[in-house]
This record gives sequence, structure tokens and C-alpha cells, in this order.
Amino acid sequence: MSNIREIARFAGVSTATVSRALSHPDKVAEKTLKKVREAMLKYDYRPNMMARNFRATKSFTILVLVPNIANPFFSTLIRGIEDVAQKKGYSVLLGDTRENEKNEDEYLSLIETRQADGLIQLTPYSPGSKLYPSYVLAVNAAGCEGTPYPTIRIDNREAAKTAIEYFISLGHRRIGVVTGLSENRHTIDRLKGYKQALSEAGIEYDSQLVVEGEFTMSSGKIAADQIVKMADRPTAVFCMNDDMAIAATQTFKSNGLKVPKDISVIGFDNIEYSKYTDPPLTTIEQPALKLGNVAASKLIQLIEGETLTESQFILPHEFILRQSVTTVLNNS
Amino acid sequence: MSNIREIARFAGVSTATVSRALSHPDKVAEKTLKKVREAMLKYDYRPNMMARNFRATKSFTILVLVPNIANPFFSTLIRGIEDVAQKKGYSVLLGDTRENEKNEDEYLSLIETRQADGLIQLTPYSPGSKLYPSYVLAVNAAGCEGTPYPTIRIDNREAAKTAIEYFISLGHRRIGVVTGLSENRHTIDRLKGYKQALSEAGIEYDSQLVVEGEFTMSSGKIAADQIVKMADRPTAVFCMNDDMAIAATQTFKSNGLKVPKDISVIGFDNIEYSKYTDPPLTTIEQPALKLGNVAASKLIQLIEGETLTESQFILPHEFILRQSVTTVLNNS
DNA sequence: CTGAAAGCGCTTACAG
DNA sequence: CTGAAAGCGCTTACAG
Repeated sequence: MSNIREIARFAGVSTATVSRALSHPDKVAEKTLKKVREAMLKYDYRPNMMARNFRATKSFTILVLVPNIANPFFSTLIRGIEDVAQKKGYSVLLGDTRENEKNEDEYLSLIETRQADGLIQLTPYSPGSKLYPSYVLAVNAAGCEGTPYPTIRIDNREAAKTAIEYFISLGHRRIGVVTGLSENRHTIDRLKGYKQALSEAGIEYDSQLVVEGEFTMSSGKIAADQIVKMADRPTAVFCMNDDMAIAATQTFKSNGLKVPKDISVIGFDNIEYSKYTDPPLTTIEQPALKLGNVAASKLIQLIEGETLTESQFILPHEFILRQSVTTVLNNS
Repeated sequence: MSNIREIARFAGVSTATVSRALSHPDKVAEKTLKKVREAMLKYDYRPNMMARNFRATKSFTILVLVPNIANPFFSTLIRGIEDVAQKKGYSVLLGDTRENEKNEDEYLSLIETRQADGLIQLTPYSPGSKLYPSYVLAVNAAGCEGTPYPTIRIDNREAAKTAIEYFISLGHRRIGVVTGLSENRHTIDRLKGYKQALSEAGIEYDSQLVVEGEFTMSSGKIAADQIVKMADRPTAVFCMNDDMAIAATQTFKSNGLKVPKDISVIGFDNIEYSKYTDPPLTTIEQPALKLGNVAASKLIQLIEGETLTESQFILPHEFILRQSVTTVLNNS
């Protein structure tokens, strides 16, 4: 717990020299450097980063706001953020908002009070619902079309469209969808893709087939229960994330339906669990780690004063074909 | 981006008074308070917490080190930590070590350099493998027997024993176990429970039935593949976490075994996914949220100078009976 | 109740 | 290459 003054005294130099020995060793004479280093070793000196950062008016910390850290898509993404942040000397402050505005505001104050240099927002707001003061740098790692700040994301509309087109190619005409909350931008973008695929195939959009979930497993279960009871049940269901798809699949099965024979399912995210469901889940892969990597590196660029050449970074998604989908039975 | 001096100037008072208006409003005259508050509003003043914390030589930040944030048990636990931390005015710095020592050392330096006031370590080291300098306060939220610092945990040995005893009560005699890495303290404690249950039932311990995993799904799959090929295959398998149990179950099934008819499975943790496997997984619940709550509140107590009355906080676990276990077939 | 002053542990422009 | 000095934005013991 020694400070720079003690080291200076012991090494017989000024505090300025000790500071230089640490930050610009090339500007210090070899002999002096040696003395200083010995003193640091002897007194087990560690620079006080709170002082350093305060002096530099920079916290070297980024704030990550996540709606639900228990969802592996988000936690993997966070891992991607951390990898880059750590490499570049930044720490990650975590804020699990649980989609609660009060929580979120409290976390955001960390930025206003200079405890974080920038923000990576993982909740996709509808544009304008939350505008950040201009001195906050924000990157929306799992963003969506129309966000007011730089965004890293996949093409959600296109990805959803691909899923629906695959159903259609196998003969499905009644295709259900389990969405997130209707105001969620992911929901909006993915729903666009759903509608577009239907329309291009000449299938009429039927709002009865759209069931609102909340991207949680329990909501997936509730949605599936609802679908099971439908008079004219869909033969295929697109769930807007894997958590809901996993819960829905199990719910269908426990209601006596066979997946995919009676009802096909496609998820979204490709979390690791989707590989181990029965049947293994066909899904859309979001490159979670990569999204996090890019988000962190772009945010750090902004923090360090560079300007971004683009404001939308669209990473490729991938259609992951497994066994939860089959051709529609010709029983209609 | 104004500072306390500007506010003082505008309000016509000293910086000391502005500071007091913020931290000890009761010590400031009503009229003065009003002037100061107006100035703060007008200039959109936010105190610089880096300066405040630096001054107080306290970061109001706790560091959480987690081996694998993609595992929902850990991410839920972190949520529990955050809830309490936020309430008490602390921020959570996240360090995903991936069980890599170099990563971990880098994160630990955040404490030595005063960027965090304390540490919650979620990786259960074998005692002595990592000793922290005495000025670091540490709580091992998912700890184990024999850790050298205060620990919040369940009784891992007893929990594992319960699982095995349940198998035995249904007639199982050849009981396999998929462990974590053998040096992991959780592995050690849970293995003790396994052996104890066998021994009390007069069943001989057979090391052939112990397969080492790494608490990951992929390792669970590998372990299951190995079990499937065993000449004298166990009729029941205890997996030391749900991730491995989920992967093992699916691997057994894709190898043509029926779960639980051909092979029974019990997991550990009770992550949400375990409810939606087919069959739903019988498991041991760890109170993840609660573990996090208690860890955070104990650590903050330590940081704030209180002494802990105990050094081991053992929270209750629960046996969760679902459908992945059945009586042994009388085919032997 | 209020202000002048010192100080938290660093860094850096300046002068030598 | 090195040191004296000023300053980052706060807080608090002290005096009034």
C-alpha cells in the first residue's frame, strides 16, 4: 500500500521520475530506472489506478447493459466483449437491467458520473425510446434497424425470412410464430422477415398465428400451450429465440405432439443447448462472440477518439439445419 | 461536464458548500441549498465519481471472477450478486477467466491497483492454489470445503450423496458418475458424497464408473459416449452439473438408449433448461440467486469494516424430482 | 452555517 | 535526463 512518494524517497529521486519510470521508461536513465524498480519491488508498489484514471479523466471501463444475463446468447456475447476489452486494457462493468427502466437509469448514471467511458447496450430499444446524452458513446451489440447510434448486429429480417422460406420449401402453409414483446426491435425486424417470406410465397398473413412471448422459456411454454389448443393449428412454428423454441418443443411433446412430425420448430440464436434438445433444434446462428468482439473494439475506437467509418456493422448469420423440421404431412 | 467550482461560482458560494449540499445537505442552510441546487440544475451538474472515489480511496466496485459465464448457474448467481450490489451502491466488474490463470492474474491486479474493493471468486480452487494478499477481501460464492477465505456454498457432499441414495433406493447398484476436472473442489466434495452413499449401502466403489468431464456440455457428450461403450454399463449416471447431464441425456438417446428406462440420469444445479429436457431432468437445486445475494452482502460487510460472525455460509440445496430416473430393470 | 486551505496519488509542461 | 510545481475534482478538519 505504498505510494509514489515513498518510492521516490527510497530511490532518492522525485515523484516525477518514479511516474516516468512507470509510464515512459524510455525517458529515464538506465541507472535511475534500476534504482526505482528496486524500490518498487522492495515496497511491493502498485500504482493506484483510481488516482491515475482520475488524473486522466478516464475510467478505462465500459458499461454493458444486458436485459437477461441468464440467456446464453447474451452471456456469450459478453464474453466476446470482455476478450477484446481485456486485451485493450478496459474493464467491463456489468448491468443486468431485467428490462426494468429504473435499474437501467441507475446504471446509466455510471456514465454520467464518469465511472464508465462508454456503453454497450444489449437491449434493442425502439428508436427514440431512450436517447443518450451526446457525451455517451454507445454501441448496440445486438441492435436492429433504425437505432440512433452505431450498431453491431445481424440482418434480423433476412434471417427470419430464411427460416420461414425453409418451412415453405417443405410445404408448410400454416406457419406460427412466437415473438418477443411486440415493441422490441428484434421482434419488429424478425416479424418483417416473417411477413415478407409469406407474402413472396403468396400466403396470406394471419395474425391468429402470431403469439407474443417475452424471449423467456416460461413465455415459450405459455405460447406453445396456446398453439396446441388452436382449432386450426399451425404445422410449423418459428420461435424468435432458442429459449422459447426449447420450451415450446418440450411443451408440444408433453402435449402428445411429435416434433417435427406433427409440428416443426425453428429457433433463433443457436445457443449451445439447442444442439442437445430432442430433436436437435434447427435454428439461426447469431455469431455471439463475434458480435461482442466487434462491439467492444468499435466502442473502444470511439472512446479513443477515432471516428467510425460506418455506423451499422452487419455480421453474417447462418442457418443451422438440424432435426426439428420436416415436410408437412399431406393430411390436409 | 461542469465541475464543482463552476457550480460554486454560479451559486455564489464556496466549493466546500457545494460539496456539503451534495453529501450533507442537513449541514447547509435552506436558502443556500436552494441556490446551489438551482445552479446544479442549470449546469446539468453530475459529480465526478472518479474524483469522489479517489478522494475516499474506495472504488465502490466489486470484482466477480467466473470460470464460465455462459453457464446459467453462474450467470444467475451473478444476477444475485448484482441485485445486492446495486442496492448498496456498488458496481460489479466482471472477469470471465475461462479457468485460465493468466486471465485471472490480470483481473486480480484490478484489486491490487485499487480498482475494486473486493473479490467474489466463483471458481472453486483447491485450497492453497491461490492465496490472495491480505488486503483483498474474498468470498467464494460457489465454494467448497476447506477454502481459506469466507465461503458461501451448499453442502456439496451431502447433495451428491442424496442423489446417489435416490438411485440406490430404486435398486440401482452400478452407478456411474460424470465429474468435473479431478482437481476442482466441487468435484472432490461431490465425489466424497458419491463414495459415502455407496459405502453406506455396501456397494463397492468401482473407479471404472467414474468418468472425468469438465463441467461443459461437450465434455458431457464425450463422457456419455464413453459410458455407452462400457462392457458392463451402469444403469444410472450422476452428472456433476446440468450442462453435462443435458448433453449426456441427449447422447444416450441418440445412441438408442432410452432415458430413464435404459439409463437413469441425475444432474446438479437445476438450471432452467433442465426443466425442458426430454425427459425433464431430476437434479439438485443450488439456490444460485441466493448464493449471489449472500456473497455480495457478506463481501460488502467485509469491505465496510464489519467482521463476519461465521466464515462458512451453507445454504440449503433441494432435491428436484422429475422424470429422468426410474427403477432398475430386473434384467440382470 | 460557511469559507480558505490542505490533501488524496498521480502526471506533465516547463525549466534547467 | 531530472526536479519543482501545478493541477485533476472532490472532501473535510479547522477556524470563524
